[in-house]
Amino acid sequence: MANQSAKPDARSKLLDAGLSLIRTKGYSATTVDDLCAAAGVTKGAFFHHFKSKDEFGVVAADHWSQTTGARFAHAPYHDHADPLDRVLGYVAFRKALLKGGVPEFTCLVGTMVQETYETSPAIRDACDRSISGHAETLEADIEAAMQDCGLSADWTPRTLALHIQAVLQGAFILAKAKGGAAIAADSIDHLTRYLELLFPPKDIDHQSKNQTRRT
Amino acid sequence: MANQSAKPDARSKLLDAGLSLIRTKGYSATTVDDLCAAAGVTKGAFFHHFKSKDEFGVVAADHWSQTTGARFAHAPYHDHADPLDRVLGYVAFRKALLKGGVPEFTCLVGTMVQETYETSPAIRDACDRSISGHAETLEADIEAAMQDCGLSADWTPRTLALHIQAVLQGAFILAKAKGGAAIAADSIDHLTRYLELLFPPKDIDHQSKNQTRRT
DNA sequence: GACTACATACCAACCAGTCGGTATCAATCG
DNA sequence: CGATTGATACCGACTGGTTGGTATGTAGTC
Repeated sequence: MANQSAKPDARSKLLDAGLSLIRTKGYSATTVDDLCAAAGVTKGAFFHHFKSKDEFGVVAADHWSQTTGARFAHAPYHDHADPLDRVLGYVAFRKALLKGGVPEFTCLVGTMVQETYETSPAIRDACDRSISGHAETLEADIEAAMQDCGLSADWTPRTLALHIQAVLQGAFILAKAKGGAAIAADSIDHLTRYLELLFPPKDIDHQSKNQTRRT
Repeated sequence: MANQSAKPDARSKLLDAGLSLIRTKGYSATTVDDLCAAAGVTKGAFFHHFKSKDEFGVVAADHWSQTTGARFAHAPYHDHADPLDRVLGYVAFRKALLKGGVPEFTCLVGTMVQETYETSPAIRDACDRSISGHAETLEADIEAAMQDCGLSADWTPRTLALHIQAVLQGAFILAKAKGGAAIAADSIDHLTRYLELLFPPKDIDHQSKNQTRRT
């Protein structure tokens, strides 16, 4: 089932080609022939592994969740002792990922859900699982940071975690519109500033508004 | 040239149909036949007014800029005397627009640029014009609010105006993934909170340090 | 010999775009 | 005044290439 690194089979070649093609051209504009050509396989292979293009979209979204999930699970921001530093480290990590061409750092499921949310419930659900599942990995740290700061807020860790995802998705749209990552980095800076303002510095007991920035 | 309310011609019927269809199904999945059927005209009329589907996309983006621009130009948030209140009023206005079905409150150009940024530079530029032009309408108020608060920041009014657009675009993606506006409203609330934290109450000669929120 | 993993050939529907034609109106001219 | 011209707006049948999907074949493996 799981394919070892040695010989990539048609299925995983198609999925990897899909991640790249769909992020570049969108889901609808990516044809099955495009996918097969990019993967170096034939149409017979495609419909052997996926019973329709829509099912491929669902599997591609799940594949995206797995590959990106693994990347974030091993990222260094988890090493910080302080939960707030882990959250800020996550955002800094996302900013550091803004390298290369726009199709290389943008999000598959954010792109795909825009086109399919009304026409393909299965793909929409898969994209929701991907975004929401990823956001959930931040909730525990956000909650711990709230407790550390003694915050009793009228918002929940869940909405802040999803807000962080919203800023990232919106930053990707700006990057696409402007043809570069610079404006996305600016927007992520604003997000970092929000988090720093939201969680007042705790370590110094009641010292006034000293603006020491973490990293 | 400009068409009066009495008899909508094929061109404007096609553009209005495009705003609705593209927001629902995306640009690539919206066919010329779809547009003609929704507008109640024939293909001959379409290619009489637009020399290609891509040109239609460009004109549709410009049409979107005009119709939404008019709506915001006359919105009540401009009436506030305080520039920060105008900015916060803008964001509150955007939140209040989250009514009806998802295709009705989401953004045409944000959807379209995701699919076309690599394949159609003309459409991408039109979408950029729309987003950036709209963001510019906020810059003067942001700059005035910065001066009122005596802020000397390491960010510019332009990046904050675009960050606001990024949050809105990202909120739309979340709404599409989750099938409802609720999560988008939560994200806009976080944006409002950021603005309130960013601009400290300036009340020295107006009022005491009252924490009343400007709606 | 059954099963998996592909490849090849093919199809009906659909796609953007074309083309010849018609309806309407305003300006021009005898 | 009526006839002619020309420009604009629109119609709808048509086309050639493309689309997602299928039917059938085959090489390797248990």
